Amino acid sequence: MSDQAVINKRLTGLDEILDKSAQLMAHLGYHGTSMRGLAQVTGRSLSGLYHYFSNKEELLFLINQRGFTSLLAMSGDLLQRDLTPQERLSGLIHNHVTYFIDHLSEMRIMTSGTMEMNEQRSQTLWKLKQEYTRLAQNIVGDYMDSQSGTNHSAQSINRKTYLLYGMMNWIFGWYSAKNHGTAKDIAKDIFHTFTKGCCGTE
Amino acid sequence: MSDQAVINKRLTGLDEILDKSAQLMAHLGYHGTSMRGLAQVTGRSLSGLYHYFSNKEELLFLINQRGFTSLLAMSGDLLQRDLTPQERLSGLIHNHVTYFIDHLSEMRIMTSGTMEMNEQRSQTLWKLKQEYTRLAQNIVGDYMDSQSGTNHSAQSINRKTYLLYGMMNWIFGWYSAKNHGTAKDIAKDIFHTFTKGCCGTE
DNA sequence: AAATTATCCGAACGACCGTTCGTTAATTTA
DNA sequence: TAAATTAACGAACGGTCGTTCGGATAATTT
Repeated sequence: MSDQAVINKRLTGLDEILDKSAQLMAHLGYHGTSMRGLAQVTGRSLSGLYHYFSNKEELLFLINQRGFTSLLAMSGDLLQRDLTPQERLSGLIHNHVTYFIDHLSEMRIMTSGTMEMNEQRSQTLWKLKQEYTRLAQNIVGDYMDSQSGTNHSAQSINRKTYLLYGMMNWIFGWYSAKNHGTAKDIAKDIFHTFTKGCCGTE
Repeated sequence: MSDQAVINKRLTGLDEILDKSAQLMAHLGYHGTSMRGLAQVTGRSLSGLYHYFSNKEELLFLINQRGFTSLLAMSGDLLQRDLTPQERLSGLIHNHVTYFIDHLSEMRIMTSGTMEMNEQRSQTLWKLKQEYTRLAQNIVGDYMDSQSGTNHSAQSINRKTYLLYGMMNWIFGWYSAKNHGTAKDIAKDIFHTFTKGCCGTE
């Protein structure tokens, strides 16, 4: 693939379909999006779509799988690298927020709850989500323990991790690039609020 | 209505329909929920439903309107009452989280983003949401100013308010009464995290 | 007891749904 | 170039969708 194609995000084949489908589905919801609508926005015929996936449910699965895999690829090595707990937490938040803002539609679908699905598919996604959650819980737990010297309970760490998830994943409810700055700005704000509170000092 | 009816939540008519519809819609999504499914879960015939609302879209509107009106009724007087900024913030969080956990299905629908709707209806909901958001922004802003002595920018206050929203509204993604305690516990945790950070001291 | 109103229903309508089928065009491989 | 594989298509299928309509039953008022 040429560099030009990469730069312009002129994706082809399945990747292009997943991207454009995610945009429409983020707007209309999974059930509200018809195969005919997907055919239109992808510039293909209705039946032509079925060359790339076997049915609508698999399309939803592929969007989710691609997204969670990418998220994990960004942050999966944070625990291995030689970083302080604070740098790890900051890195996790930065990676997540950056990916979120660069893939708003996709993330909207990924965070819109569990959809009824083929057993094997939902298990695959469940494992990906769990792997990512465990990573976050480890990073949050290490940070909290390193800050206070004592060990926090698993339940406490999990709850705090969910609160962090909330701050990050609620972005789609309000974010607009024009009014709220770059991903880096948001990530800084979330890191600061999560570690020091809404008006904590540096 | 008898006390017994109130205690048992044995609602009748429209209220019962809105409750049971919200439960099904929270599970399947708006478009994924059929009028026939709603008829079944409400114990009515398909055509009998149309006695209570004129179409499916109005049902969605009524669920949202009832929810946001209730939310506002809980916290609308926090600014008038003689409270400290801290008590106001704590009260807002407690009210929101309590209502959220007591009406998980309804809140799931209310927070699932803007749905295409009749102009007047969407404007009515938009005003309710804005009124509630403004209340939260005022409470958060007053608290922040009172803590640091200085005045924070509107943009900074708004961003922090959205982060607080995120922590509260993400509850449906993980909360279960068995594992995560009462609404009061969650509210305390959110208040503490938002004001002091994830391992801030009292 | 009659009249009026509020609830509720079965049956049907046209529109749209996801999916399949047989076939053709384009591209790659031999 | 010929064969094989990939990509794309129009047309059609059975089913489900939201909604409507005329009429039945129950509740309330007169």
